[in-house]
Amino acid sequence: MPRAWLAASVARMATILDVAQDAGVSTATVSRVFSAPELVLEATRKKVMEAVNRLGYEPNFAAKSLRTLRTEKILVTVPDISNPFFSQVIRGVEEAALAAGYSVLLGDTRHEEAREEQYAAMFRRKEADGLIFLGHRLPDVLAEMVAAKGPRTPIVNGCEFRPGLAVSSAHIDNEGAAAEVMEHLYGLGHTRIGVVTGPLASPISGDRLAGVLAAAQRRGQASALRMAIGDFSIESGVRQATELLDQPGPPTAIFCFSDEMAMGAIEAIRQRGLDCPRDVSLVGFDDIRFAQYLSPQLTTVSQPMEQIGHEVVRLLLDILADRASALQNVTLPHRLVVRSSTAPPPDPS
Amino acid sequence: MPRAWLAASVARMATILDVAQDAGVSTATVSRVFSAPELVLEATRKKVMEAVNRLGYEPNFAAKSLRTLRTEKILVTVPDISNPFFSQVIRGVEEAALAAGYSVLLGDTRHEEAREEQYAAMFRRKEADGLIFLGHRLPDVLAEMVAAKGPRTPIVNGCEFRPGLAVSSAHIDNEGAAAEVMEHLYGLGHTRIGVVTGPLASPISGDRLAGVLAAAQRRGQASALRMAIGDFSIESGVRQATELLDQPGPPTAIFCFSDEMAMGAIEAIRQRGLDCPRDVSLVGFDDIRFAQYLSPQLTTVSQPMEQIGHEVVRLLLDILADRASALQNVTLPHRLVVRSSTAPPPDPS
DNA sequence: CGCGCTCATGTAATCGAAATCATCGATAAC
DNA sequence: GTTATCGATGATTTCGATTACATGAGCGCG
Repeated sequence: MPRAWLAASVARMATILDVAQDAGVSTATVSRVFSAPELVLEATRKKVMEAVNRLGYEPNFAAKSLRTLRTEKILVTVPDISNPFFSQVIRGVEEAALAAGYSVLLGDTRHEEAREEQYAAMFRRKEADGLIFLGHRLPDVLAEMVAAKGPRTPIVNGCEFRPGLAVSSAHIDNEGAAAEVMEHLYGLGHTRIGVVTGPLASPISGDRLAGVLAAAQRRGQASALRMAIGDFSIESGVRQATELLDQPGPPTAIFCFSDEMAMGAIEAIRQRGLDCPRDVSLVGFDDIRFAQYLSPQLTTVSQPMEQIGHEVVRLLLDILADRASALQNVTLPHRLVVRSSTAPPPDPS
Repeated sequence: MPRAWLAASVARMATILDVAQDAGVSTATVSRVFSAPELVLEATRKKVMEAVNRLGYEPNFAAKSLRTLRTEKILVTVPDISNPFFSQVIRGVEEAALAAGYSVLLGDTRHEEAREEQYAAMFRRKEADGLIFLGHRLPDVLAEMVAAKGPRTPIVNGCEFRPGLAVSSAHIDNEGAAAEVMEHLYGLGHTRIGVVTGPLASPISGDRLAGVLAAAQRRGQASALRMAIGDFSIESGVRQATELLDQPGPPTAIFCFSDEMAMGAIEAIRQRGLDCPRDVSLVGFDDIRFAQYLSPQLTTVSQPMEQIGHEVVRLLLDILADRASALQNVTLPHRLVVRSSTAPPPDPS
């Protein structure tokens, strides 16, 4: 027996035909045992299952997929998988997908358009039944697809809601949450407040900024705001917070649009020899798992990350199952979690 | 024109036959344009590409996969995607995979065997060409597969090396690293050292524990060790560190087998009204991105997480390309990063 | 001038399962 | 008692690409 053949025979998986012959039925019956067992006699079903176990048969996925035009996969693209916020959302996605019999194809776009395009092509090639994108950009080819097929296109967004993109989405009320943060700070007596935003291209930043401005205007404090533009990373938090602190008449409170930037801000405050919250109050955003273990424990806006993941999968499944005729933009509840990084400003300055 | 038909016609993607007819060639030629362009005349290639663009053709993935028996996908299972250590490794995996034309199927097993089995079945169903598992368990069906096919089985492990599992792997020298940590602490003058391990079922814990014990014995301090078994989570860090601190003759230094548990230990130390590092020194493991931004900045063992991801993909690609006849267990370099969470013990007790 | 060779391309089998349609025995309806 | 009906199963086509093999034109060389 030639070696190659031996190797091949070891590697070769039993096919539906093998099972059919072993069980003395047709391939159609074997297929039915899996996809519509109620159509087949109990005795036959048992006979088939015995053959299946005997041969260790597993249906070949590609063949099934070719015939049904379904992959049972969801492609999830995310700007940065190593960001705990996103990895938590993905956890929710993965869980909901698995429960519905889908598996997750992960795409880390690293904020790069080229990678986004790559994954868009994958989706067009039908390597996944649906696409969930957690970033804010939708590649052109997909935008065209959405324009052509309308709300039944199996593409949904998580976290970033932009009205222009005609896709369903799940997210929190970013504007409202940001306004609450400002109210909290104003309530403590702060007036000189610094804000470290994310990239302004992202609706998440835009919405939160709108909330900040609205709250400031209501208080007549808009002119006392200080802005700095970060990119959600720890390092940018250090950088932008330092810049704010070094201005004349520095802020007594800093609001960062992510917990990671807030971690950076803690470091910046420390480097300047200041104390948080005594000299400078600090608020983050997201409530990642680590926020409550920082020193000081971080006041932040809690987002229901896993729930966003679940919801976004639900929206997608609705589209795939041909329920859901109109767009749905689901707003999930957030919560301002006050911990020990916020306090009244040092003294009436 | 019935609506259903209209919808279908919109959704229908061009097939290779459509392209062939549009370009006036055979399907074989179209296929060659993609998979072996050097075999086709430049003029023909252009003609075909025009048709491709005109029709917006993308090769159907399932059909290709059925014929070639390859999926160009790598299944990666991970015990907990929201753990920054793993998400960083995955980042490396994703990057290396994408560069090699593979995409990543993500499986978050949540430390549950049932989910591991589910993903094992996926792999057997040939939904991926290879499997990378970052946990320490390999489901039985896959162990059998490894036993049958030997080192050419496209399964590799990341982080957890267990000699019994006959699969290639990439990891650091956990034993050596743990010994270095102990040397560092002994060098500072500590003798009463507490250790918070991970689950003992994991080789990672076993190896590190071996390093701890070896170093302690060399110093003749084995009997002064205090052990507590955690599960790598923040919460278990709080719990186990608290337990250690509450013992009579509490440790002056605690070594946690993960940075997350060290974060928990910081909290425990704080709750007991102690100061780190003045009263208790603390060492973590992994050097996740946040370690250097904690207060105090965490002394820890830096693991090359993305590099582990790259390496593990390389090992897998070697197997898939039929290079690699023997098992490879790659040890990557680690580094003890001394920051401000370690200091000499309070006073000669 | 014809043989063989190369190069470009076409023809058709193939991958493995799903789904449509056909079959056939048994049962119910009239 | 004949005919719809139904339930279980088999035969066959189909999904869309890849690829081994076939074909045929063009060319060099003796």
